[in-house]
Amino acid sequence: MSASAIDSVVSLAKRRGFVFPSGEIYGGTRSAWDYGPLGVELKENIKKQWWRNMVTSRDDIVGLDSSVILPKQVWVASGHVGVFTDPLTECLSCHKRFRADHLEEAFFEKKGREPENGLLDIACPNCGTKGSWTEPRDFNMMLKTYLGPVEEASGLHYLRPETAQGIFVNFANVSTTARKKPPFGIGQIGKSFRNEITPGNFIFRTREFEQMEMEFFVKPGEDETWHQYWIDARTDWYVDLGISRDNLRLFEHPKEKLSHYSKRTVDIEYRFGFTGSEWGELEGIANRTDFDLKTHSEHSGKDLSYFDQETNERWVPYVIEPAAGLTRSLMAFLVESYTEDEAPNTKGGVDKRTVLRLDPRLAPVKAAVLPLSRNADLSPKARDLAAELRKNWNVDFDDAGQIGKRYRRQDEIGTPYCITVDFETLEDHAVTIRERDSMAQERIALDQVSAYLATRLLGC
RNA sequence: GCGGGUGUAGUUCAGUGGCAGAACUUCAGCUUCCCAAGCUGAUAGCGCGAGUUCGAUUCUCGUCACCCGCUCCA
Repeated sequence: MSASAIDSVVSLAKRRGFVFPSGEIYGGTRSAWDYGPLGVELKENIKKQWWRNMVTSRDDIVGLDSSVILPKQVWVASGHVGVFTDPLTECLSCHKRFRADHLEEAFFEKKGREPENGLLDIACPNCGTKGSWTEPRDFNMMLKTYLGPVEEASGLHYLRPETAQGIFVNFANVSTTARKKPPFGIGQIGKSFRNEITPGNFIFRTREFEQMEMEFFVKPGEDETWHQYWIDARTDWYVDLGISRDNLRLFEHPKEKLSHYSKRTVDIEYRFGFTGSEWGELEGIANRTDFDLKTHSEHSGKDLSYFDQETNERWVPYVIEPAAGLTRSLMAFLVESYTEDEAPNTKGGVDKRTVLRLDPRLAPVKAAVLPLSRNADLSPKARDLAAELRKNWNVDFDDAGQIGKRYRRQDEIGTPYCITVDFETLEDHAVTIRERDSMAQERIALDQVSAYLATRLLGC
């Protein structure tokens, strides 16, 4: 997997309508991307698979859709207002950036006294230039907005930097109404916002992004077992949907770098093939301990502990959190499935064939109906078939250009099946179904097409 | 945000201080057409703004976006 593989995928994404730069006709907005007709299908399919796997197929997990905007107090309690706000300063000489408070702490530890003139007394740890700093500026990772008719402090709200807090503040609501007790989980898919200093790598890091998160509440002491369970389960999910195990690896966060809420975090990384480090995080699986429920109990005054009827004990559940980046996995599925084959053509030569070998469950288009010619009333027949199949699946119809070209168009977007209506169809009432990866063809009776696809598109 | 690089059609690339070119794509038509690159035709571009100039896609400045680094993490 080279950097050019990503380039090819980016180019394909633009050319075929998966992803566009946001607001492109006005020059675009940094790090914002729009999902086109095929992109939105792929994205929805990933969500659907996640939701099935994590929520509806399990009796110990329920779903939630909480608000993007939450009261400021939530973010004070969660620690995000404090932890996500950094006073940053920049060395005017070498342009390295540092946290002003860290510089002052380091000075104190070294000299045993406060710097009298603040930053003026401090030399740049990188280049040694003394007192050459920009004015420290507060940099908060959270996006602010003001609710109400007037922009005033009382209307200050933050857009969520993670969907998790919406789950924690609803913990009591959900567990009583859904009548769930630990171990159980709450899953949620939704947008989050972070004012990243450096977004980039296509859709890998963006300021507006979509998460698929699940908070799994367990009895303290059982947390480590469940943590391992979810690390394995989540890895298997990617493999099941077509990611090669060789392109996945686990990354254990060093203890000293853990988030303020975490006891242990393990990332699932994918070999994207970025220049520099070729691995990138898809999902983080954190043991958040009882930090969140405790802090929300303290700040809100509402008891969020659980009373265990069996043992007559009251405890605050520990939380295991698999938090996945939806658009990151979308990019991973694209990179993983992108292949260039060589295929013989009718002229006796060899052509390049671009194929997205997406799992059918993820493919934006499940089948394409292609009349061999526009003549001879093939198109009406084909349109009827397409209309019938659309009751169950997203089906494309294409009668423009030569048949081989249309196959290639579908290969390029990962359509698993092409159904060709030809001149014989008018007599034998059968069509040719051509499979994407093998290019094998089968003759199937018209009234059997739906059943044929149904057995092959299970779970789509 | 800072430093470096880049910016010409949907894509990949030419080119010029004086009317902007190609290939592929897309669209329409032709071709009983089962694995693209046959035929005819059409659509479509100098990222944006200002300056210099008789005239700027070209030179200068600014700005925006993308890529690489610092960073961060889903």
